[in-house]
Order: sequence, then C-alpha cells, then structure tokens
Amino acid sequence: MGNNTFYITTPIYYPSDKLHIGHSYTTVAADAMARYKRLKGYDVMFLTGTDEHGQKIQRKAEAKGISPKEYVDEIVSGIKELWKLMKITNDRFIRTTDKEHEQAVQKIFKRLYDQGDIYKSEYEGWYCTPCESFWTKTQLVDGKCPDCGREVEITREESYFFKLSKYQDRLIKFIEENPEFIQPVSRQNEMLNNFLRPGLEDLCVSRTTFNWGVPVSFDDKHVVYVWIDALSNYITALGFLSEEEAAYKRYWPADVHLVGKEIVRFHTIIWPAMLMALGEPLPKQIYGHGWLLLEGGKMSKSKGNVVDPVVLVEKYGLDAIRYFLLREVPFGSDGVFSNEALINRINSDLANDLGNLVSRTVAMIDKYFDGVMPQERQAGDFDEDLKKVVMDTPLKVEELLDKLQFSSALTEIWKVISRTNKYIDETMPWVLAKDETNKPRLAGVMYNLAESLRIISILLQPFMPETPEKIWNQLGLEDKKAIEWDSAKSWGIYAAGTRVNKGEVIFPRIDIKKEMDELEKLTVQNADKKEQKALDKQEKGGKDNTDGYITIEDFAKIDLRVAKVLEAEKVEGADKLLKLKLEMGEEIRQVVSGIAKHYSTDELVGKYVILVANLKPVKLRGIESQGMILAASNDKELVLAALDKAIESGAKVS
RNA sequence: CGCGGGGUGGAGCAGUAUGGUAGCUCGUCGGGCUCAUAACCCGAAGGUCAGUGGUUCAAAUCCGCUCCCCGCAACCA
Repeated sequence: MGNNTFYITTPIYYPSDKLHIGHSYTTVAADAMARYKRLKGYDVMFLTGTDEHGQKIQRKAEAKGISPKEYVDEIVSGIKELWKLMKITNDRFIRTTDKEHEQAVQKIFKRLYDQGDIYKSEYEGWYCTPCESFWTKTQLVDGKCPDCGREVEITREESYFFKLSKYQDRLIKFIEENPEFIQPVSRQNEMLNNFLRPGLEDLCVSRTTFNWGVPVSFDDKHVVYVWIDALSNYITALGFLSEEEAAYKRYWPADVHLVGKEIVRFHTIIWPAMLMALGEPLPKQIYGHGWLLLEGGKMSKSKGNVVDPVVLVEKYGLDAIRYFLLREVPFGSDGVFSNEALINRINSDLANDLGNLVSRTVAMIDKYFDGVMPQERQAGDFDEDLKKVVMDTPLKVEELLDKLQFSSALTEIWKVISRTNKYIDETMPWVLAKDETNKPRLAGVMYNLAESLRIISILLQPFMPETPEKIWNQLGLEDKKAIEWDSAKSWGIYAAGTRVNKGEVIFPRIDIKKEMDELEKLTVQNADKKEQKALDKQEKGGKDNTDGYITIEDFAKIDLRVAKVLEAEKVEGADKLLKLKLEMGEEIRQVVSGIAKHYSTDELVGKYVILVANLKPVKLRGIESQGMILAASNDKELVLAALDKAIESGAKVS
C-alpha cells in the first residue's frame, strides 16, 4: 500500500521436471530487480514458487508409483536448492499445495460462485480420444481434431464456468487506458488482436477427470482448474482471505509480474478478470520477457539440448552466469544461449575488462605506494572526462533498471569500465612512476582509478551477488558508507590512507578451445543435435556439397529393414509417443515413435513396418529408442510406410 | 489474405514513432604500451542496410508489392 513498497513475482514453476536455464533466466531477472529496489531503500516483497497441481503431475507420479505430493516434494526441494545456489533472494516461496493457499483458493472460488461470476453448467466439448483433449466447436478444423485431424465425439461434462466474457469490455478499456500494463507493447497488441477483440468465451474452471488439485469446497467431484489455482498464488502468498492479511494490504497490487511470453495471455486476461470479479486492484504491470533459445531452436528435452544451470554455475561461477543471462539478451526479446557465447562474454567482459582492471589498479597502488592510497594528490589531464563518464552512469543505470532493461544497464556500466581502462593508457602511470617528482600526480591517477572502481562495484550489486564484495576487499573498502547505493552518485568517497589487498583473480580467463571440447563431451546429446543440424542443412538446401542429390553410396549408409510390431504401448505422460517392440529377423528392437496420435496400440500390433536399423540409439523420455520407423506425413495425417506384400521381418529394404 | 517477431560488414545486435555523414560488441589485420589475467589502448579492412517499385532535394528509416527465416505451450528420431 505504501509507496515505498515493491512487489515483484516470477511465475510459479511447474515441477514436473528439473528446471533449466530458461527458468533461471526469469528468476535471476526478478532477483536483480528485487536487489536493486532493496538497495534503493524499498520495502521489497519478492515471490517465487511452484505450481504443483494438474493431471500431468498426477500421471508422472503414478508412473513412478508414488503419490503426487511425494513426487513434487522431491522436485521442489531441488528447485529450492537451485535458487539457493544462484543466490536468489526471494522473500517468500509459495507452493500451491500449501494449506493456506488451497484454503484461499477455495474461498476465492466460493466467493465468485456465490456472487454469480462462476456458474455451473455443462461443458459440451468435442473429445479426441487419441489426443485425450477437449476442443471447443470453434477450435475444430473441418469438424475434426485440430491436432491430429481425426474424428472427435461430443462429450458432455458437468462443469463450473467463470464469466470471462463479462469482463471483456472492461479489460479492453483497461489495457487501452494503461499502456504500461502489458510490456513490451508488442505483446499488448497480440493480446488485443488475437484474443480480446475477437471476443472471449467463458472459461471452464473445474475438472472432474482427475483429482490432483484443489477440490471445489462445495462440490468435491470437481477440482479447481489449474490456472485459477496458479494465478491466485500472487495474492494468497500475501495472505489474501486468510486470517492474516497484513502483507496483502501492504504489498498488493504487485508492481510487476515477470512472466515468459508464452503465459502472457493468462496473466493479462484471466488474471485481471478474476481480480475484477473479486473487486481487487489489478497489478501494475505484466512483463512478458522473451525466451532463451538454444542454437538450433527452442529448449526442449526432446532435442536433448536442455542446459542445466547447476552445471554452469559450478563450472564458471554464479556471477558469470548471472551476468551472461542479464547481459546477452535485451529483456523482452528472444536470445540465443550457446556455450561459445557464454565463454566469450566471460573472457572479454569479465576477465579482460573488469577483472583485469581491478587487478592492474590494485597492483599499481601496491607497487607504487606500498598499497596505501596517499593523501597528497594532484589532478591532471583526462581526469575531468573520466569523472564525467563515471558520474553520469548511476542515473542512467537507475533509469534503465526501472524499465527492466538489464542488458542496457550493464552496457552503461561497461562503458565506464572501458573508459577507466583507457584512462590508464592516457595517463601512463608507469611513466610517472619513473620520476619521484611525479608522485602526487601518480597518486591522483591511482585515486581516480580506485574511485571509479568503487562506483562500478556498487552499481554491479543488483546483477552480481559475489563480485562487488571481492572488489571491495581488494580495494580495502570497509566503510559501509562508501559502498551504499547512493554513494555511487558522489565522487571522492574513497578515503586516503586506505590499504588495498592484492587478491586472487576475480574472473580467470577460460581457454575456449579446451573448454569447448570438454563441453562437447559433457553433453553428448548436444553432439547429437549438431549432427542432426548438419543433416537438416543438407536436406534443406543441399547447398553444401551437392545440388540436392545423394549418391548411391550415400544411400547405402542407411540400413532399412522390414520389422514386425510385436508390442505397442503408450509412453506415460507423453501424448505423442508410443513404445514399440519390433521383431527384426532374430533380433528384437525397442523403438520409441511419435505416432500415438495417429495409430492406436491395438492396430499396430502385427503390422509390418520399415525400420531404419542403423540409426544411432537415443533416449526419448528416458526410454531407449533403437531406430526409427518410416512414415509419410503432412500437416494433418501421418501414415506408416508399408510393404506391398508380406515378406519376413529382417529383410533388407533398398 | 490468422497473429506476431525478424532479414543491416565474417558472427551477434543497435539504428526505423521526429527521413539528412551506417553505429556497437566479438572476430581479422596493423600499430602502441608493459601497470595488468598473452591483458589494455590506438588505427585499418570489411556493408547494393533481403529484393523490387514509388514518395522526396534526400530513404536502412515513409508507402506498395515480392521473397526468405522464426515463434504462436511442451517431449515429434
């Protein structure tokens, strides 16, 4: 409530698997913001957590033979460890399985029901059995499943609905009147054009097909739809509708919900509508940031290109990773993560520019003045220009951070670092040191270096939790007042008589060649991906060598065989995958194939298919796949390649 | 004509609401310096700003058309 509070949230993550670098990205950004606001003196509430309900988790747990709660407990503890490792300073961690949260969600649901914003009706949907999904009439394509193009059947199910449509006009008006609400603006247009203006339909907000969720308090056949459950976390975490609402009164409305672009829709339509219905104020801003892509596309486990943040932090250090995440990509746009880009950043920005600047500064003070900053100093050329650049920076950084422009803020800080390095060349301290009469000028130069570094280190605090302190140690800064945020705006705080301490190198350089080789080995899957990429390239253009043709020798590399399907079963939790047991002559092969939407297990057994027998085995969904079966497909259909007449399994195809 | 993002020196990007010398980082080449982590500083080479037509004294920037890439929720070998 007070104007000196700042409430920032990350999405609550879905603990169906370990988190990857993309999750770290969002959370590190939120953390940088929270740290910054605290440094500025705000009373900050920084919330993150986990969204633990839903059918998928229930299924995963079943597959493992444990309860959903046991399943998520394990993953959640891993997530908490990750945030600890990354020095995330969240003030609260909410789990949607928390008692208080569940109770509050039930109250919210009940309240909306009592006042008529939620009503009971029948869900009339078209159900596609192979896909196990419901579709509305408008979603169907030619009356068929938009995913697989198969027949769907009408199903009726008793359900609760939220009157989303009722809030449509108010939402449009609100968004139009509050251009800051959805950031960046491109997302705002997307929401208005794609969803709001075409018209909203009431939202089905309960499920009866599974029970791992918050039960509807007055109708326990139903559990609350996960998004209603999940979105509520932002207020239930503050005690909304609990006995202790002080935090809610203090911090709500949120200053910013940080979310990935894929969930902007839920946060800018469903969530505000819910709040409107509850009569509560709306958050001030939803910021939809971009994705961290990997070379070759979106991060996904199927591509085997998931980057584990724990490995990176252990290898390169936390600050290096945080720096990379915040610096490499302008917040809001998509960016690419690659090991090479990471190492380049570490070497050039952190080791060469910043680390080396600290090192040479401290070394010179140590060498020329026995490590103690002299009292007697003389000003000279280049001083004013350096000071100007340094002193202009804190305000620029603040302005940019207020707009969540982390990358640009860091760029500004690095301009100072660069200017300071240049100052050393301009003043040439080693020349001054040759003549005793130049000592006061030399001292002046050293002072300006130390003072610039003091200010740089202060400005780095939101981004890096470890480095500023290391710099202070080396500069001998012990006075708290000399490292306060606002002291970065004053020149001349570094005290004469301060003793520097030559310390360890802050950011060691990385031998990129050696490192890349090691990383390749570390992520075998990565190597596979690269092969795949090269293959794709050839397939697409064939520009590399031939003109789209392959030779008979090329073709001979592929060992195609006839195989008979002995068994087929669905892969748990993957709606497109089937695990097949194939007979290939004497040999039995296990193959995982993405055809579940097009073939049922029953119809496959006994079929003869064509198998790529010498495809390098890979693990899909943790299951080894020893080959691949051929199929023809277009947008809608997928048909297995078959043989004209029967022939024994194991026969070679060419 | 679904919606959105994008195509700028070898790589990655800025610049495009207010048209007027094409900028940054990395890489390459040459030079300087030696305090420092083979680092730092200076300089150079390298661009038909996807293509095309138009508006204008002037277009990367405005308008029309064309081409290409990437997303639009999840395990696709």
